[in-house]
Amino acid sequence: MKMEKEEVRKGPWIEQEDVQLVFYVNLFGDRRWDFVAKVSGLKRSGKSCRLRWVNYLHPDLKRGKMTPNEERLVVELQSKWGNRWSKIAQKLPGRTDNEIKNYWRTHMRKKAQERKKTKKNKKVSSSPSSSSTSSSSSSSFSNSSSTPNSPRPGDSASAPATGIEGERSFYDTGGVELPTLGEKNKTGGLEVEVGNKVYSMDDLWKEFEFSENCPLTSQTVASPIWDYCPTDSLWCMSEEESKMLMMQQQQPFPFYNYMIG
DNA sequence: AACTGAAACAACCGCACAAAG
DNA sequence: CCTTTGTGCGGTTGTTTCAGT
Repeated sequence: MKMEKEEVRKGPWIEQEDVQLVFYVNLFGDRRWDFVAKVSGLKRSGKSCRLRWVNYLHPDLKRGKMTPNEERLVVELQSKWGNRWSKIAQKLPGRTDNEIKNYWRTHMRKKAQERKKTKKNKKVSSSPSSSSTSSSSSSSFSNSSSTPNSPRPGDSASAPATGIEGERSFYDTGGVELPTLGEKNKTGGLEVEVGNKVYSMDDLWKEFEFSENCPLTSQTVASPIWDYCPTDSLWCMSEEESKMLMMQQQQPFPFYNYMIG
């Protein structure tokens, strides 16, 4: 698929983009990123959309500081597996590989500094007891060079985002799964194929109303954007409400244009 | 109160792999 | 088969926030 040479937005996401992305991910699922990017009218690459979703907008994300327990796990698993962040992230529900990676970086820095300090101290006085604060993680410290970045063996093992065979990835919202989503219906009709069923857009809108089954409402929602979405999340609104909201956007969701246009 | 350095967070980039055509 | 395309991963960099002086 040749990407049209439209200018691609980069840099920080604005709130409206987030809302838009969440909207479309819940509509089409979190698989076809290129499609989602296009259909949503966001001037972002599919890649960028995925990243934003996975690292920031996903409803299952935990936010806030790592707990000591998590910290310990990260250190432990890192020493076991090296920098296989996505694999490590699988063991830390609600945490992303990016988050863990970032944590590790600062953790390493800290450690390096502590080491320097203790070396100096040892030189000065042989008394031990460097009262390192976060020493919980201490001994198992290993930097990436000491834990060779084990090459990704065909990486089916580390096709982690999809998880271990059969398992659904943590990142997988289970959004409407569209294995054979027929992109824009060739006939121009408003139909979408889901599995071996064909849904009309009306159906999709109904699907959209599924507030009861809405997996999102029952979850603790952590991402800021979910706070933004009035009382109930966008996808749990009635059809009318959601349409209204779209109208309010300075830039109406181009989805209609795409599907209809 | 202003400044500075460190830590935390967010995003991009390049590469590798798998699936589809 | 080969090429193209989409996706995921790890590394890296840029930005924001926080704490200490």
